[in-house]
Amino acid sequence: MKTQLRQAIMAALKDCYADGQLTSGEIPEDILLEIPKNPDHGDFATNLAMTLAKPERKAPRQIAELLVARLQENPLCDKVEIAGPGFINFRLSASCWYEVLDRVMTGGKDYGRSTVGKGTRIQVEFVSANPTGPLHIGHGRGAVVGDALAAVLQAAGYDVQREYYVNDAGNQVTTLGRSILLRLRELQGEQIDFPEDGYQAAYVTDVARKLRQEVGELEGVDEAEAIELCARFGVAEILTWIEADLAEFGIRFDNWYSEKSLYDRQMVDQELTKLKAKGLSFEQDDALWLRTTEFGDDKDRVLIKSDGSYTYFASDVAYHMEKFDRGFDRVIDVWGADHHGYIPRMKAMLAGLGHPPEDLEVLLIQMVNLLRDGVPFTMGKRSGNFITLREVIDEVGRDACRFFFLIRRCDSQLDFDLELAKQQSSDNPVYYVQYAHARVCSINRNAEEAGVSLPLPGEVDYQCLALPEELALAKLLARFQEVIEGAALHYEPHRVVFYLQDLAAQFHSYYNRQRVLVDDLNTSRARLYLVNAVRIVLENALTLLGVSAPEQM
RNA sequence: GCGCCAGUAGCUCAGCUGGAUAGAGCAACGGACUUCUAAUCCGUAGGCCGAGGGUUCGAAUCCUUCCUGGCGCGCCA
Repeated sequence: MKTQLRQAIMAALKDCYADGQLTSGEIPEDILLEIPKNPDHGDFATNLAMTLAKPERKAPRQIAELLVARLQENPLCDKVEIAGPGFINFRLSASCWYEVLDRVMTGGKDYGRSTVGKGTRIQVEFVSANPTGPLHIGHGRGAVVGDALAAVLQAAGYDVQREYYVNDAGNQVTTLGRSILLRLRELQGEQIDFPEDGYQAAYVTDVARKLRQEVGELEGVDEAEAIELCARFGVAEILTWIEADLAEFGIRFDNWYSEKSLYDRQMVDQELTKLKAKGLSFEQDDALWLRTTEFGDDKDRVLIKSDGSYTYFASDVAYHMEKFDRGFDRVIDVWGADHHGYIPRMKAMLAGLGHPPEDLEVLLIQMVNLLRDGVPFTMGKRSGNFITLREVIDEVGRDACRFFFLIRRCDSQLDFDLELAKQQSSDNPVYYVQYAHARVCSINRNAEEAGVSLPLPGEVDYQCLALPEELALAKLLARFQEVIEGAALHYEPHRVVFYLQDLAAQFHSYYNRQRVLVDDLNTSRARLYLVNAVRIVLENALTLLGVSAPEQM
């Protein structure tokens, strides 16, 4: 719809140049077409005449008049007017909007999909929580945002892979192994003085118990070897929990990528060698440093510590280079906002190794403040006082939980009150949207009973859909694809949420004002067609967000 | 001290690439169920868009200084 109009405007502009009415020859790359807030200003408005005023040295309204004279004839347009300082307002003919309904009905589940992504290969890496404990609520937001973003990108025509980076190398894994081993000995009756810096939480004992059953007592095994064994067992076990929790949340990854495998394949050393060859690394104080300051970082960063072990950053260098080697055109990392200080060194590393830093996009997810009855509580994995994601899903429900995490722009903080989320279940916005869907389904059941059949595209008597609110609904449905594209281009899945709430609101309003099934059969069928188009878009949007579209509530 | 994010109605937040009279939900107040599901709808009220300066036809949006809150600033991950 918008692109058709844009083409028409472009043609009119070129005609003006061809006739010598306009002389600058200025062709804008993109003609801004926006939907005015005030419906009196028509369906679309452009500021083209104003932007041309300067190069043309003519008054905006004068330019607008030339364009309008040519556009008025266009069958697409019902009315074209000049307004205010030089806006051109377009009112499209009603038939344009009715065609939208046909597109929705014939498109079905595919309606709203777009090809703007042009098959660009893009990887979304998210969650990537350390496999040293179950997922907690803080991971939930990143999980949902990453998943919805990936879905939105797919719908917009990108070739998307969802990946989880498993940090199965490094200190935290050794700590896990030691913690499990100590709990194991405890189970065997030993008196253990459990260290402060171990993982305190009860699940460690659960893992130890399972290990004892499946592997045995580890008597006579060398200490270091025992820790390693416990660590491997623990990581594998905890990963199954994580995977199950994510599955419960409706999230599936295409790939689980092991950090340890980078070391096993010498990938880290290879990348470090490349950096050295480029003269980007140097030795100082017995450590190996990357000269990230050369690419805008505050200070240089350590790759290999003076004790010979690698930093997390070192494996991240290898990991991210390998992502591009795998053929991704663009890579998105979804991180907690507390890691933002890490971005400059990552971009610096990419620049150093010859990649445009823009190919890596880091999406920062702001903190979730977890409350219960308005009282915040702090979480620490080590203190053992944390609420798992699983508990929250069980308590609040998957749909409400996902919707809640998506309802805000991800760069603003989110207060999540468990009691409130439960209590609110009756006026939680997710139910509002789902209810709209269920209502259409209910109408469908009644229609079937009354023998009113859903028209096929082309059989609809559009004369029966002349009410302003009916036209308004069609216009809103027409915007869906654009919403998806915007959400994908800007990495903002919350846009889909706001659109859904809009659509549900307009539907509920219509439902209360007008009966769908009335005495006149043609009207009933036409309205049935309209509300089912709404239903399809509601379902498609909910599906993108991973929220169910119930037929009954 | 430096950096990142935020500051919009009483509360929680939208506001697309700078556009015309800044929006929604909750809370408050007043209405609508013999009618396809009232988990809904309709109406009223509510604003120095944190503050100052700048850019231009036009700023909540861009630049700059300052204020407030959160988070970072390790040879931790």
